[in-house]
Amino acid sequence: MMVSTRMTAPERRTAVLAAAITEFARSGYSGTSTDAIASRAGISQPYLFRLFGTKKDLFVATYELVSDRIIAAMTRAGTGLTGEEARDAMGSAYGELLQDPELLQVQLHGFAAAPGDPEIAATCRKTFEVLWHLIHERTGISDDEILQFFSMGMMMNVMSAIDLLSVSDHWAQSFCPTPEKITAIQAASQAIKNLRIAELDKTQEVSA
Amino acid sequence: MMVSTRMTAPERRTAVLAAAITEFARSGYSGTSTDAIASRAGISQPYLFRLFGTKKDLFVATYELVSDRIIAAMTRAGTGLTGEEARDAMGSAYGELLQDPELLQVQLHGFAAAPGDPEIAATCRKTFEVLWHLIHERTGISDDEILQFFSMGMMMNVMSAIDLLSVSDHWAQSFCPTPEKITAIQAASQAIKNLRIAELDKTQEVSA
DNA sequence: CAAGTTAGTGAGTGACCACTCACAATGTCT
DNA sequence: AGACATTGTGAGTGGTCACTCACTAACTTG
Repeated sequence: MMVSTRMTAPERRTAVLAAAITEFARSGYSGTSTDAIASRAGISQPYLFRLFGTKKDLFVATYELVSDRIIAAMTRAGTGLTGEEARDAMGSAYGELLQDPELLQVQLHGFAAAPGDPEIAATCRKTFEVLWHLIHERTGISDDEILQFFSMGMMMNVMSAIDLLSVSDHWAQSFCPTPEKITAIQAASQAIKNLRIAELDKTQEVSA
Repeated sequence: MMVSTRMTAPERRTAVLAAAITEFARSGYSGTSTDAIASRAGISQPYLFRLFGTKKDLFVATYELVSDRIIAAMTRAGTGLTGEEARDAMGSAYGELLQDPELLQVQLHGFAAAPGDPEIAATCRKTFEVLWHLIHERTGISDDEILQFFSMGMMMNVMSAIDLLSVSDHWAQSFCPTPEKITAIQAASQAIKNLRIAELDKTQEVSA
C-alpha cells in the first residue's frame, strides 16, 4: 500500500531527530512517548529503539543537536565582529530563535529534566560551558555581562514556552527585547498556534 | 499497625501540597506519579484524587502555592523601600531562594509544561503579570530594568535546576550573583545532594 | 447512644509506555 | 541467480499510571 522509501540509517536518524525536536519541544522528556516520535518520523517504534537504544539517549541526542544549532547560529552571527558589536549580533541571533520556538523549548525541557536525571544535568552544564567560552572569547565582555547575556537567553526560553508575547497588554509587550520585531514575532507565534490547532483537528478527524 | 492521625481536609491538603512541591520539583508534571506524592504525604492515592480531583489540578495548585510564596518573599523584602533600594532587596530575596531550590524548580517545571497545556501556560502568564505589576509599583524602575530583573530570575531557576554552582570552574562560579554567598549556596547545594542520596539509599533499602 | 457527616482506603480498570524478539522486505555484490 | 547485509516491522510483555468505586473508620452532634 504505502510506498516504502528506504533510507540509510544515518538519514533516518536525522529524520527521527527532526521529529523528536517537535515532540520533545511540546511535551518534554517524560511527557513525550517514543511512539509519538516514531510515528511522526514515519517509522515503526521498534526501529526507533534500534537507532537510538534508549529514550534517554534519544533525548540527549536531540538536546545536543538543538544546542549545536543554537551555538552555530550564534557563531555565525559573531564571526568577523568583536567586543560589543559581536555581543549585540550574537544576542540578536538568539532573539531570532524566538521565531522558531522549538529549539528554545527543547533546551528548556533539558533544564527542567535535569533535577531528576544527573546525566541530562551534565549535558546541560556542558553546553553552558561551551557557550560561555564562545561568548567570552568572541566578545571579551566581562563576566557580569556574560551573566546578563545568558539571563536574557533564559528569559527568552521561558517567554517562548509560555507564549508571553501573545498577551497584548503593555506589561507583556514590554518583555519584547526589540520593539520593531514585535509584529514579526507575533506573526510567527500566531502561525505556530494555527499549525497546532490544524494538527489537533487532524488528530480528531483520524480518531473520529 | 500504623497509628492513623486524622486531619481535617484543609490540613491534609496543605500536607499534600508540601509533598507535591518536593516531587514535582524533582520530576516535573508528567514525570511525577500521583502515587509518589500520595505516599510522600502519607495518604492513599485515591484520597489524593478526592482532595484535588485531577493531577493537573494538583499541579496547578502546587504551582500557585509556589508562586504565592515567591511573591510573598519579594513583597516582604520590598516593604518600606522604594526605587533601586527596593529592586535590590527584592532581587536578593529571589537570589536567596536558590538555597531552597524546590520553589524555583517547580516554577521552571510550570514553564516547561506550558507548551503542552494551555491551562498551565495561562497560569504561568498570570503569575508573570502579578510579579510585573508588583515590581513596577514597588520600585518604579523602567520596563527594560524589569525585563533584566525577570531575566536574572529565570537564570537562577535554570542554575538551580542544572546545579550549575556545583561546578567549581571559573566560568561556572562567575554565574554566582554575589560572590560572598558562594560558600553558603554551595553548602546548601551539597546538603540537598546529600539528602537526595540518603533518600535514594532509603528507597533501595525498602525495595531490597 | 444513635444518626449523620467527614476522613480515609483496598482493590481494581483500561489505557499507555519503554523496550524486545523473531521475522520480513529491500537492497548490494559476485 | 544466490549469498549477505541492512533496513524495517508485527506482535507482544511486564510494568506503570491516572482515575474509580464500593466500602470502612473515626469524629460530631442531638
